[in-house]
Amino acid sequence: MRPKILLVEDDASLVELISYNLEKEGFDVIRTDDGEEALVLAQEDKPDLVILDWMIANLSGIEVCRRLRRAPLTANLPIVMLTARAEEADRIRGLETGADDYVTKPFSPRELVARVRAVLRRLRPALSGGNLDYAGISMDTSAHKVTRDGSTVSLGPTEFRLLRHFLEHPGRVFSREQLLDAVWGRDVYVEQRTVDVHIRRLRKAVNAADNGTELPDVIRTVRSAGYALDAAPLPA
Amino acid sequence: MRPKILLVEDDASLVELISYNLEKEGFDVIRTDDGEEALVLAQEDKPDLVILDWMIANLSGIEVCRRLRRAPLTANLPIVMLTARAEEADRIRGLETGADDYVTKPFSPRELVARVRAVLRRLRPALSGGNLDYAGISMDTSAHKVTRDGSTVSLGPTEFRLLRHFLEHPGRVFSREQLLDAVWGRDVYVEQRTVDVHIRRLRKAVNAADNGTELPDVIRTVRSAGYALDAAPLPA
DNA sequence: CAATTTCGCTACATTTTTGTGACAAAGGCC
DNA sequence: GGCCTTTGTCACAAAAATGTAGCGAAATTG
Repeated sequence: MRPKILLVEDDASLVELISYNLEKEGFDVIRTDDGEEALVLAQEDKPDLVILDWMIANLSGIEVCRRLRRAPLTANLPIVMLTARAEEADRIRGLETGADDYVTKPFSPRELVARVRAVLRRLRPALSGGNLDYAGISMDTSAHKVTRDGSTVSLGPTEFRLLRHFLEHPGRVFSREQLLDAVWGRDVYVEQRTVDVHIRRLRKAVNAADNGTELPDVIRTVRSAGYALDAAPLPA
Repeated sequence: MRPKILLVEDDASLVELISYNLEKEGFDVIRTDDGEEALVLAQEDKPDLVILDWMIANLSGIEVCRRLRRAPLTANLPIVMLTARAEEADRIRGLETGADDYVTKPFSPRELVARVRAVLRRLRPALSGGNLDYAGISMDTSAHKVTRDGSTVSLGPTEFRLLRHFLEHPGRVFSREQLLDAVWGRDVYVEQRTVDVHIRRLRKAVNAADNGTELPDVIRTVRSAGYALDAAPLPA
């Protein structure tokens, strides 16, 4: 699932630059240039991280930061501050308000992306690391490797993301639409039936053992609802 | 032996913050707030790395940097510059005077430590571990020598660093972006495809035995994700 | 059981991503 | 200065992945 980032910035060209690079790197970006709106979006859209410019309209960045920290829902939301002031005093004040990292303007897109990744890795390990195990399937996300009862499973990029999404929400049923949102991205337009094809490819890969034998299907089709990854298929 | 770091900084609270964090992370810290004294300490205490603030009393950081580079004993001493000016021009000037990396204020202690480690790893391989072994490859970091199942492997500088990075994180997949950051450095701007070319050069060198025979490829391409060094290639 | 919806599967054209050789610029060495 | 190594980039070839259409099977409905 693509991490979602709330970008609070009022310089249009910066918004453009940052969004472009973040999206290219696999993040979904929600934008606003208004402090009050940022607070609302942080509550409602549940982003995984907030990039916050120090100086924005309606509320200062630092105030937004404080309020985010006070609200229970967003108290632990990772925050990266964007600032033009490099002075030490600001750094301290910033830390006291609870930002998790800082990026000083001017910055390179790559640096920002790297910082965002670093903060997410530190605060949201589930998003970027570790192993996922379920239904005899084991996925090493950092090595990009998957095994099923020992035999290695080889997957294409999309199948990998699809399977990861299922492993992150074991047993749960997802509609094609939800899968498109989660695996393909919010603003990608593809046919819903495309999901079927990838489900088939995933099934094919996951249900085949190294020695060529067929394993029981772990993906359950829920007619007129979607698909789910199941631990134990019902005995017939 | 704990690496020794000379910290040249005149902001007392910063000295405190930095020293605390470096020592916590396994470094010994020598402090001074005076440029002239820094030169003396650099000669006499033989630190492994210098952290140098741009603006310090008695001599500017940039001048200290130049003089360190001129003295034979300290010509190759790794230097990390601390600066409040984030402008690109300053970065360039700093690099031209011979600093190996720079950190822009405000920075988080974690970031500084990470940079220090990165610079040491890049310039003082001996400090960060002796031999690395994985997947039949053996790297003597201090002698700068690599063997694959006995046969010697000859690598250019960049390929060496690339391989070392893989050996330090065996099995893990790195994106081109991550590799650029880790192997080339944070502030070097090269095309991402350049990584491909160096991967190819590395493959060529590592997969060729002394007698001219081809060995199995140890570098795994992970489509749309990056590359990894793998122990066990595909069983045919 | 017939009508209708939903799904599995295959084939295929397109797009994306990676491999590879060549080349010129930069830097080190003598 | 010449000579050699290393480096980054490009252009093109090769390979892999992707999205869609289409057809028939299976489930659902009534």
